[in-house]
Amino acid sequence: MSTVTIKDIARALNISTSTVSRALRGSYEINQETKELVLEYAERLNYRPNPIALSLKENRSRAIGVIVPQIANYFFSQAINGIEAIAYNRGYHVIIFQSQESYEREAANMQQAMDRKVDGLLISLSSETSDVSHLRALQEQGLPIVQFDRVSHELDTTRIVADNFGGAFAATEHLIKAGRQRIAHLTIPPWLSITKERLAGYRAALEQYGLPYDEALVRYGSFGQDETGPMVDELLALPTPPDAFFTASDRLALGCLASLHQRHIAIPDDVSLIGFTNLNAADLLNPALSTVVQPAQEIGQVAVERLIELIEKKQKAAPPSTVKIPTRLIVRESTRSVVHS
Amino acid sequence: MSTVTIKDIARALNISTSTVSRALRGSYEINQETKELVLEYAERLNYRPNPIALSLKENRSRAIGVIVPQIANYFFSQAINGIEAIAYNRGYHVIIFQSQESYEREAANMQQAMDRKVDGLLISLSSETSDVSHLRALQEQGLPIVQFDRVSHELDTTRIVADNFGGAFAATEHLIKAGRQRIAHLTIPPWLSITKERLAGYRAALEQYGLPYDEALVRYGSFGQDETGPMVDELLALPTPPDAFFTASDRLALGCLASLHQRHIAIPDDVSLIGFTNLNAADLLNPALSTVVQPAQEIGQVAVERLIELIEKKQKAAPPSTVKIPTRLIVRESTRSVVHS
DNA sequence: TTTATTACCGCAAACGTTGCCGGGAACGAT
DNA sequence: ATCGTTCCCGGCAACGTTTGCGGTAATAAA
Repeated sequence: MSTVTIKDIARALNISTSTVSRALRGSYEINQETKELVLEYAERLNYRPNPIALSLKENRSRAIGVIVPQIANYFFSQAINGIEAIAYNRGYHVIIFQSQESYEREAANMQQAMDRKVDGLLISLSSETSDVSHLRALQEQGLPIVQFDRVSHELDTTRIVADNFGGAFAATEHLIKAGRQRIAHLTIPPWLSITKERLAGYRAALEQYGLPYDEALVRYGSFGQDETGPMVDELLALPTPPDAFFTASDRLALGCLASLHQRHIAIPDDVSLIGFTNLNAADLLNPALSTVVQPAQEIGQVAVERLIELIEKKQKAAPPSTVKIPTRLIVRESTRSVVHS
Repeated sequence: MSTVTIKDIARALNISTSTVSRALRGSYEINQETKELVLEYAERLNYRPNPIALSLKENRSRAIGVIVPQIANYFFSQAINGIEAIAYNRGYHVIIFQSQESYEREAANMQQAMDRKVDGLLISLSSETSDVSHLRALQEQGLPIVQFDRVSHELDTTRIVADNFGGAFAATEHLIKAGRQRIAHLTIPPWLSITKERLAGYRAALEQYGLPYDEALVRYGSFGQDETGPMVDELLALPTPPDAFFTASDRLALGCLASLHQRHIAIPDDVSLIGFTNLNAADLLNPALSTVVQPAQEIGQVAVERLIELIEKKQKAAPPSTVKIPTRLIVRESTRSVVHS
């Protein structure tokens, strides 16, 4: 009802809509007096330009779409905070989509985003996504895209990721230095970029310290229900069971911790545990959990900065590149070194 | 570029846009053959109606706005999941706004939501918000609004909340039955509805069991940085310090736990601790944390259902009412009863 | 054969905004 | 007196879609 339009102002002031429009954006070809008249009246009626009309006309929305697997995840919600902070400063609105780790929903989200005419897209792939042709299609249509965290290398975009290799290397090295020899790696679907990088870091550390790489110690989970129980059981049933667990996600770390508790395995006495997580309560767990933390907020910030750069200098923006943000190793009780008697 | 419009179809098929429009929505006054022709062609070109044009024309968006203090919070992100699940089924898009616990940002969010012509608003108030006149203004302009979780009783809308009184009563009662006598209550800003209700539940339980209510045992925090340290110190310095802590939020529970750890206070031996939280790792904390859990997802679902009802049956919808969703008490190690020698 | 009915379809306006084009008034220069 | 400028403003189209109204042709009823 009460939304006041440019027409209302024009009618009330007995001038044309074009004049009002120009006055509002301070065009030089409008009389100073008229401008002030319009500005004042618009202010008084609390006029707000209709962004929908604008979008329709200009075929853009001053909004960027963010597609993440889920927001009920500390990493992603932190990343979104980083994104929003920057985006709002630069005059962009942020529209959040959750793929819920489903390829189908992800594709639908992208369609939605396109329908809503987002000016650019920030995406972290769902765990189901291995085919990125739909993304490539959008990109070829000229939509600026930046990938972050879970990225695909089959898509030539700017990518912002944590230093997964370095983080995994540091975690593994830390375990080795604490005297562990059989380090299990519980990780996420193998086709994800972050999985490969973390696995590579893990292997590199083993190699550097002369430990063998044993495929039997590496287990891949999904993001679905808790599957850590069986995984832990299998690992413990090995001829020479692991003396340390290095997990690649929040959920796996918590699941692993719970499973070990249930089986009355003492941490860090029997086995050591370290996660690649963004849990904000890691130091309050039982035992306090050593982790490799990723600077989620910073990743979001850098990603959106690059995206906006892409949107605004469309033609001559910096070429796609991959930015690695350093991770940080935090050592806590769960990886305390134990004197073997 | 490639977005295909109704005009393109019309031109290609040599018919008018009106015919295409009507064919697409299956109007009875279009020849069956023509319909099929249009449908098939539209399908082939992957035609998608432009929601922006629709919004402009119909002055609505088939979107509902959700304003929450922050999404980096398990309760709210779960609630949003509940909201989205229902909303999408009913053909509504969800736009998420974060007030970041700031009154100003909340107001800006509301303005944004209005500008974007949301069909309805779901809101959980920021902790800074005590004046709701801006919300009332929107409501009086005919915007359907449903409040959830942190609600104001100065605004006559449907409200969906957890049974805060019951939950707090149960938690307090549980502590008392476990032998605690001096129960401190660390809570959030006093003007929030949930604060009052929880405090009331706490008092009611004390009263029922004949324990005195001591104001010195009740401390109010904000949602800002961790202030639990000083609060805990003050409480412990009391002539007769508390033997139990009942906290009203995730953050307070964790902060309290950390503070107690730092001060080498044993839980539950020295003091007992129970939270009103939605932490998904509560059972993995040290010690496992007893909590009153709120069914966040269900709250979101019920809220959005009511909102959609309001949107669609605008005139004769059910009158505003307050719906209480039951909470659940989960007893864990942190409130184990200790035999006093 | 005329009239009424039916089945189909196109025109144009509208939603709010911007930008191109054009045009009138006032003024200075020739 | 004519021309060129400058300053200010309005008309109109367009973005994609829906919808009321009108219109044509064919068919059925009289």
